[in-house]
Amino acid sequence: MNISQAAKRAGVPAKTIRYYEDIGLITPARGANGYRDFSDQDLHRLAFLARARRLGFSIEQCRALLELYADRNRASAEVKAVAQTHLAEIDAKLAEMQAMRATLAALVHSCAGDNRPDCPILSDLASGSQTIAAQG
Amino acid sequence: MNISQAAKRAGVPAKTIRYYEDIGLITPARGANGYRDFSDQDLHRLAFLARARRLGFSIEQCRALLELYADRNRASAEVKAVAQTHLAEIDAKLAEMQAMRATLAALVHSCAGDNRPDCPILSDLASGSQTIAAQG
DNA sequence: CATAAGGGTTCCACCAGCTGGAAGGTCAAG
DNA sequence: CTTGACCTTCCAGCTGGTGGAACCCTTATG
Repeated sequence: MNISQAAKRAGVPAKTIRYYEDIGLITPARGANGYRDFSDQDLHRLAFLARARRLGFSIEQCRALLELYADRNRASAEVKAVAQTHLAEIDAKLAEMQAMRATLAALVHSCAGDNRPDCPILSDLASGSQTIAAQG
Repeated sequence: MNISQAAKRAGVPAKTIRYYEDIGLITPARGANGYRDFSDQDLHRLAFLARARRLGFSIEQCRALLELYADRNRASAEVKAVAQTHLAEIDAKLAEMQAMRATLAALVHSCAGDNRPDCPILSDLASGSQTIAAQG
């Protein structure tokens, strides 16, 4: 199967597939003409990758997961550890973004948004919450 | 004031300050020896940038905000528009990450995490929710 | 048989937003 | 005069691709 077919089936752009091969996540066979020839197994790995990426796993985490997937003797604890690490990363980022959101929403709310120049958003950014002077 | 002092006061690494100058966000004066010489105004801009970045504004949004900040005749509506755009971006990302989190948490929950190989996480990634076969 | 469309291939550059490091100039202290 | 801590510039690399150029291969059509 050619790359564009594989791309369609796995729901991944052809460019991305080439990139994945480049970094060693997949190794499709090559035809006599040099074209990549994707097997069902290749497709399977691609789909696995696509789903893992959609869940936000990093490329290196995907690599680890693929290795565990291929290892019939893995302990599920190893897989769970990877997933839990990622979950913790997501939670940390969520907390950070929710804090951002809260501040930002308050600022947006406080701004009249008319054609006068007074703007609490700019005021906050300019002197926001912390003093810059007299620290050193 | 030298760059390391400015960095300390504004809470931004010196490298980042050089980068900000490189992309035209700040233009500190130079001493006879070629060293950057930061004025209070430069510090002010740096602190503004630091806070805006901490709120997740992109560099280009920061540039826009700095311009509005410098324009005594701006309409607060313009500022609010930038902030609202950013708020919408954050909300979109939050929704995406919360969806990820829900799926991931369910997977983690369903995995025994012992030394047996059976793992619902891998099963899900391998065949997860969508079929890869017979689409094209 | 020529040619044009629509595949495929490689490689190089670019995006955000820095960060690390090398190579070298400057400055203050002992 | 040397040491060490600054400063400077520039180049490379990080993540996870994406766009584009230049070129090869295949297939259909006149």
